Amino acid sequence: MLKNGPVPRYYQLKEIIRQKVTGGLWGPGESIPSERELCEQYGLSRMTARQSITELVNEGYLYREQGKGTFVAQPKITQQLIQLTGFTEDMEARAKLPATQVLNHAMVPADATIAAMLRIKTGQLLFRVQRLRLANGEPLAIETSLVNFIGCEHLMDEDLEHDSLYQLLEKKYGQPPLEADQEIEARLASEEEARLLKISKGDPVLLIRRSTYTDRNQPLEYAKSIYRGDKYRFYTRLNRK
Amino acid sequence: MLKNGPVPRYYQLKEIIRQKVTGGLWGPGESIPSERELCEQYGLSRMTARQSITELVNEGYLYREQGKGTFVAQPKITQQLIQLTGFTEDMEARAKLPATQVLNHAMVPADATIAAMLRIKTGQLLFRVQRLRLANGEPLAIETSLVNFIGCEHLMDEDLEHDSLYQLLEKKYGQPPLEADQEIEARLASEEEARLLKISKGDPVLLIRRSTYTDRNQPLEYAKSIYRGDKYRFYTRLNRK
DNA sequence: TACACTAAGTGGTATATACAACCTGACCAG
DNA sequence: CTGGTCAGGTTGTATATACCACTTAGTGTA
Repeated sequence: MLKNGPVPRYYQLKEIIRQKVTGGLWGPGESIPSERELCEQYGLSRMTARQSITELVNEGYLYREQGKGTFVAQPKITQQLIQLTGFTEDMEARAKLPATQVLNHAMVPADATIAAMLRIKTGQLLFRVQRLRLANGEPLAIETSLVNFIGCEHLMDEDLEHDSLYQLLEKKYGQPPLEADQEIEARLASEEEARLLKISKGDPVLLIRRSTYTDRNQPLEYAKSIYRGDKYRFYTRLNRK
Repeated sequence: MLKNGPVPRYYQLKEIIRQKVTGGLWGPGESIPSERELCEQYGLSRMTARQSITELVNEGYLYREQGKGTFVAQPKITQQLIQLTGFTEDMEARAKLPATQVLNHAMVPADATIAAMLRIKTGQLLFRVQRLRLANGEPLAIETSLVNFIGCEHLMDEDLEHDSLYQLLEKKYGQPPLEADQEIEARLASEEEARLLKISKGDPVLLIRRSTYTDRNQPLEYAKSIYRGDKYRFYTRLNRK
């Protein structure tokens, strides 16, 4: 049944349930086995099973009704799209083929605004990369990332046309992006933005500013992106209370 | 200390901690008392204290570091603004004075698209209201809400210029909006939108489509809003995994 | 028929306990 | 001075148990 090992038991059960839901074995609106049934079935205590379910409820896969049971939520478009991802993963979730052109990259000193965002001193050297992002061969976004961590200068040697920045940060540099705050605005494309995105000056674009944090609540990246308004939608989920 | 009563003890502790954090008594980066200290201090078990803390971590007020402790997160602009709120509450969180003009309201049959969104049959009667939303006296958004629940026709008699739709749904009709999915796009203002928002045709606007769900994962409202691009920013928080 | 009650099942809250994984600082041996 | 060990703190995982609040279906009574 469930293995003892490095993977916690509540996490194993969580993934089992998630698969039954996403795989369609348990359809929307159906009730899943009660917490007590799951305990018995997988041989764990109720509090452990509850932890699995609670996290899936928070992620929007399930919902509970006191006195009645736990049910599979209607699948939402947003399920995969509201997670913190880099462009590459975002496009994959949208079933588009991502590509990248690096416009420029450099180590640059932080100005006052950026320094405040990343909680560092003005003038500290950051890694900056500007990239044109394409989906299915079409330009979709211009992304400017500023990255700060001890050793970030090694990013200068990376091939950011073919490797995902977020993957590199997580796997190679031990700086996994875990959380982000975003601001989203509507703007009109400037002349240069229009040229790069192959649209007309004055066409609508989404301006997205993102502050990314790593596990210790440490600012890791500040990114400013311009997305084509006609080709990109941003998805989000909100909770009350 | 903590009272027995209708309010759960974990929730009482949660609010106590939240207040110490938002009130500045525990500053950003500082560690809060350890879970065991909190247990002793407030006379409850560790699992209960953990529940309080876990929820505050999920809401972005705290973060944990295994082996070290639990810490106060840097305050985020988004803290109040990423919750599901109606326009009224949203403006209050932004320290602006909200006002409303009802443009029209009616009971209308659902077309196929809306019916699918609200998971009802085509042709079923819905309450629709179009409102012009103002902040500090300036037009900020045009909002079209479609509401469906048993008895929604009574909304025709409400004063939606002065009462919050979400407050009414929650307090008077027992239909609290608990969750929402949103899509956000950049657009150009049409002639009529420009006229209502007192901007020029072709100015940038945010188009926000929102599906609101009540506790039982039941679709309650579908809303389409046009926000002035120069006066409104949308905030969100993303988590990885 | 209509209504009240009951019993069983569900998730919600709460306690007490134990050990693992991880971090830090103090101490000690080389 | 360097490096290793150890003790004691922290959060992370897990169990077993109990009772509460709520829903439903069935039962019984008026």
